[in-house]
Amino acid sequence: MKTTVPKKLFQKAEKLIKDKSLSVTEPRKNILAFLLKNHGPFSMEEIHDGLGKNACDLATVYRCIVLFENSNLVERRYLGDEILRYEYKDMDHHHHHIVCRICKSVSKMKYCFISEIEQMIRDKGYSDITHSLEFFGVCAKCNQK
Amino acid sequence: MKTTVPKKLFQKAEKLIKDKSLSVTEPRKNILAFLLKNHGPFSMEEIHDGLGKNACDLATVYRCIVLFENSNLVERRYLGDEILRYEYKDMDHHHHHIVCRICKSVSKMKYCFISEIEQMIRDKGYSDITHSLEFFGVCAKCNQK
DNA sequence: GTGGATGCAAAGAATTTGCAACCAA
DNA sequence: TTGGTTGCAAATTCTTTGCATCCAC
Repeated sequence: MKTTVPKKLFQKAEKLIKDKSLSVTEPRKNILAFLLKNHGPFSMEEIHDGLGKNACDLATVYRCIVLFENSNLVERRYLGDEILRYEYKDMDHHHHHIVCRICKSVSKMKYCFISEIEQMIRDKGYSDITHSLEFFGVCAKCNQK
Repeated sequence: MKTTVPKKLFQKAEKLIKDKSLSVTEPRKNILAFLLKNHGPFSMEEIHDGLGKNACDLATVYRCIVLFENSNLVERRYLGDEILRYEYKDMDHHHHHIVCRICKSVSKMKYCFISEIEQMIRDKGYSDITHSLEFFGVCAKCNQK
C-alpha cells in the first residue's frame, strides 16, 4: 500500500490540519495525505507501513490518529474482527462497507437510509446522533471457490 | 452486576450448550446463564466480575466466549470505544443499541429495516449476510446537565 | 479411561506513556 | 523563544498459550 502521494493531496492535508487549528508537522501531513489518497479503512500498522518505513514512529501514528479522530478528520471503523481501522471522514460522502468474511475484501456502499431511525432516537431525547453500520458476507469470488 | 441467577436460566443455559454438542462445564453454564439473565453487552472483564470472583479464570471467559461466538450463541458488539462486548444472541429478538456518548448508557432498539439493503448486497453476489448497526448520541439525562 | 476443559503463570500483542531532543509558530 | 510534537524505550494493558491437573462423557 506504499504509494506516492500527489503534491495536491499534501496541500489539501495541510489545509485540513490548519483549518482545525492544529500545528502542521511532517508526520501529520503524511498520515492525512495517505488517508486522502487511499481508500481505507486502515489499521494503525497499515497506515504506518503505508507511509514508508522511516516516515515516523508507530507511536506517532497512534497519537496523530487519535488527534484526527477528536478533530473529526478521521473516522473509526469496526469491521468484525478485533482490529480497529481508520479512514478519512469525508463529510460529503458518508458511506458504509461490505466486508467479505473469507477474503476480507472491503467494498464501499453509498446507500444509507438511516435518517428515519435517527429521527426516532431524537424523539427519545438524544442529541448529536451518529451511527455505525457495516455488513458482512461471503463475496461472489469466494462463493465460486 | 453480580446477581443471583435463577435455576431456570441455568437449565436453559445447559440446554443451549448441549444443543450445540458442546460439553457442559460449570464455567460454561455460569457464563451463559449470566448472559441470559443480564442484558449486555458486556466486556470480558465485566462477565468475569459478574460471575463472582472465584467462579472461573479470566482466561476461561475468553475461551468460552470465543467458543460461544463460533457456535452462534453469543454476538460480539462494537460500541464506539475500543472495547469489544458480548451478549447472548437471541435469534428471536434481533436488535441494535443506542449508546450515550457521555454516560455510556446503552439502550435497546428493536426496530430494524435493513432487509432491503441486505437484498441489494445479495444481488451483488454476496451470501451469508449479516450486519452491525449501532447508534451513538447524547442521552436526554446528559443533555439536561 | 480418555480427550477435552480449566487454572495458573508466562508469553506475546497492542497500546500508552515519560522524557529528552526537536521543531512549528 | 517556547510550548507543542516526536522518537525511542519502557511500561502497561489486553489477549493468547503451554502445560499439568481435573472433569465430563
